[in-house]
Amino acid sequence: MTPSTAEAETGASAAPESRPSNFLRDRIVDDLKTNKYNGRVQMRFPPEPNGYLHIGHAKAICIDFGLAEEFGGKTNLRFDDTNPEKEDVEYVESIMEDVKWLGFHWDGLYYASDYFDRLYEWAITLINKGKAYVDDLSAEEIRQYRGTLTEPGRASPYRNRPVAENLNLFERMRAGEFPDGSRVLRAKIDMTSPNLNMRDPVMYRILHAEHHRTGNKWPIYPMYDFAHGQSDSIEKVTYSMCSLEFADHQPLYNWFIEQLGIFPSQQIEFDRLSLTYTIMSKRLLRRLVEEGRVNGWDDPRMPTLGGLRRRGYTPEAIRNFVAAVGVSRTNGIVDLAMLEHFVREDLNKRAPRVMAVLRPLKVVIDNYPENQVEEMVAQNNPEDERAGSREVPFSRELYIEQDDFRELPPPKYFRLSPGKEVRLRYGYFITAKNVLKNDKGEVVEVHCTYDPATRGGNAPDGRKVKSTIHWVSARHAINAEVRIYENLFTNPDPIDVPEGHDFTKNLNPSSLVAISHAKLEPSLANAAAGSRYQFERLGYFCADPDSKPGAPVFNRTVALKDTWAKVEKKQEKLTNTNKTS
RNA sequence: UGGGCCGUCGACUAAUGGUAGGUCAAGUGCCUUUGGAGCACUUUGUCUAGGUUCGAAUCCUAGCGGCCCAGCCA
Repeated sequence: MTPSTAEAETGASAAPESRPSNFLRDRIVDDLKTNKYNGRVQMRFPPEPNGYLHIGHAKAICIDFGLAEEFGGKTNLRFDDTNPEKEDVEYVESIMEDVKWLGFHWDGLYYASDYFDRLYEWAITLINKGKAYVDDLSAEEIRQYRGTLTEPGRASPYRNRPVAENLNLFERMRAGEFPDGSRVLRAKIDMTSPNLNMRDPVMYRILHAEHHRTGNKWPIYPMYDFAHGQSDSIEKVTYSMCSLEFADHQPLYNWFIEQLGIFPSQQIEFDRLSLTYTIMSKRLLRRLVEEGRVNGWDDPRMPTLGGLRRRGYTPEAIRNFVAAVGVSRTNGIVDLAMLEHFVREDLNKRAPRVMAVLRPLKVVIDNYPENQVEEMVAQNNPEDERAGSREVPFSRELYIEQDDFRELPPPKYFRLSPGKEVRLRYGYFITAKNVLKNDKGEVVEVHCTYDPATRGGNAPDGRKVKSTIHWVSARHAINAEVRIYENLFTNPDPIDVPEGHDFTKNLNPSSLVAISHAKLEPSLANAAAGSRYQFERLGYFCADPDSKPGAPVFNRTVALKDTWAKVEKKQEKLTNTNKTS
């Protein structure tokens, strides 16, 4: 390349549309330049239907489908269903639902089991080439013969069986003549390879198990390594992108394709997504469900797509998050705060605002007419004019948040306290006069006066208040259950535990706090399950499927950023250090 | 310990031999009928040591550190 061309290209890439690069995209761009696949981009997302998809899968989905979209390519959804003992249609259905929910559409829908016949023929091809043999060693013996990380493996005594005998035995394996575990078909590669995957890997095992799609047709099933690359090849997949731990399998992936002389799909590995305070292992997630630590796979505390959906996450938030995280080959851990940022960002733009009081404290406005009710006009979304407005009933007795009143206000506390004036959002300015307490000395009622001239929240004389608080009219309030979620784990790395413990030691005992008597404004009485709102000043909330007409249940998706909480914490720290010093 | 992969602000990620930039987090200020949102600004970084080069985060060598591999799981 001449310097002048380089300059010209730099100029072109400085165009406004340029997006951050990554090594996967670069690879495709390079291949497009050299016309390696005639301009074709064919991707695939290949989940095993043995569990529910989680946010880690969302990254893979966004990469596979996203890259195809970007380059005008196609993406197949292919179920990697080669292990009937762990798989089920229940999972294939939920996986399809989740992929669609994320907003992606597959071009072809396939199953590795579609290819069982062809795979079987290819196994015979390799036997005929002298590249595969039937091994009678037990699983334990195979393990011993394989050697270790530092010692080479040894040849099985059955390694040099004649082709005819291998053919005969393999056909009888297929016919179901032998019991599970009695024999396997192995590739004949190199028992001394430093890559253990190349030490005569197993291609087929005997499994008299019913498969969710092929029923009892097959008593033998191909291993991942003998199915994945060939499935890619059959579908003419150009880029088979998978996670880093498969890098050691790439030589084997290529070996089968070369031996068979079939379409050369290429595997490229990228890093998995890890999140702080979160586990992504299907095995561990399953334990949480089975041990009743959470309420099912779609518990709003779960990192499953079903859980995030129920929690109130939007597909857009997840996709924006995944895009922001990027892709590389490093093993990093993304801060959960980043995920939360993207759901706040999305919901801020689209969620209607509404007033709800989680921990109610009664306020009585002494100078407000006893039976008067006014409909106050409230904006549905200050971020979006088109969202319009609604009316919220206002009356003499209201609920405000317990946190919004302090009898003895700490420094910098701007909310209601005796003698202080605040604005009730879209209501009036009120001033606290005195309080009623229970036997325990807790404030149970605050008596205030209001300024009738401040209707709607504007003071004609231009005077300012330092705080605006939300409220709900006591007479009109809807009772609701609100479920407040915190991180499921108390440790950023949940599997980091002292000797003798497991990850359940890090479970957060207060990851779910159900508030049974929250008070909502009346417009929320029949909120549809899945509808998302911002409860003003509190956070984003999503109606749960447990909701009944007139008795809604809400999940807190994420809290709003809370500047006061930070100030308060800092002050506590200050007073504590003053005390100790 | 053999092999593979990888080390850039606290976190994630760009810079493709030529100005170390973006997002999150943190902090400051402005603004605000949400202590929200928004706006502006600030702090912090190329694992170490050599080498190649006019010039190195980038290339080379060595060291250090992390992750993955010994399923008839995927």
